[in-house]
Amino acid sequence: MSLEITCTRNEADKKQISRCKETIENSSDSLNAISKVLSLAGSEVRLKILFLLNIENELCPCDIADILEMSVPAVSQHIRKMKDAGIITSRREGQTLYYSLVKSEHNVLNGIFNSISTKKKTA
Amino acid sequence: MSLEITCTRNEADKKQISRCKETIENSSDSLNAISKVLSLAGSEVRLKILFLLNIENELCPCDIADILEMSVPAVSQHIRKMKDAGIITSRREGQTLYYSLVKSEHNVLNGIFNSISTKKKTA
DNA sequence: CTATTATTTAAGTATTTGCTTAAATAATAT
DNA sequence: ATATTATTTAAGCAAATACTTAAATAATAG
Repeated sequence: MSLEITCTRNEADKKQISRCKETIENSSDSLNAISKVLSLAGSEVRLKILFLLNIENELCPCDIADILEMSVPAVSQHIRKMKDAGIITSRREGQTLYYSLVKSEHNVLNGIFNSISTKKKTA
Repeated sequence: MSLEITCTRNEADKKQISRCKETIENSSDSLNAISKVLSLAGSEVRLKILFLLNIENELCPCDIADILEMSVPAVSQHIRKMKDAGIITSRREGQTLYYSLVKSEHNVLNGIFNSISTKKKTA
């Protein structure tokens, strides 16, 4: 952990560096929270789950496993991470648990869903 | 890899499952590309770098290391990943390499930057 | 109660990730 | 040429991740 001065070039703009440090500091909570959400959505499997929940409103782990052609425990473990992070929630109906997105206006996920494009059918 | 039928409940909606599979298939390229960008932005360090580049236009690895108080090689390795993915680019000026964002209208990063909020100074 | 179904949890493991330190490039200055 | 500076690259390693299979919960049905 060497925190000596690393950059000693003449062009180094001390004011810019202080300003940037302050900017990062001021947005620190937001950066931390958003990076957590992005790291969840940054898994292709989880992005697919979130994308599906956005379209279908709610789905059970069992259906998701069928759709994504993967094992139920694998799906369940992805779901748990997203539930722990508070971006999805569940509703029980008998033995079945239905998961859905926790909606929020200022949610970074909304922008992500908007940028997912559908390929036109080529057949 | 057991791909037998996992969900046998009565309520299972076969049509919904087929429709979802098709949706995923149609957006497959987009989901893959976006999850790659999100997995890069999903690291707090890299999100900070991207956030800084968005504000400052361009920065060198050395400055970034100073701002984020981490080693130059660590920063350089994060930068390489983002450069390999095509979300940042570089310009050389003497010994110094300046990195900047590769801008694009339909970029998922734009939405992310907009959702990063600045905390008001409390002092 | 026992059996079945939906789901979660736990344990094990292979892969990936993110740093570290040291060495290699690249550009400039002397 | 040698020295200095900016940066990258490589090797090593600890921690995190994402599956697997098996076992544990939870709810319903008989």
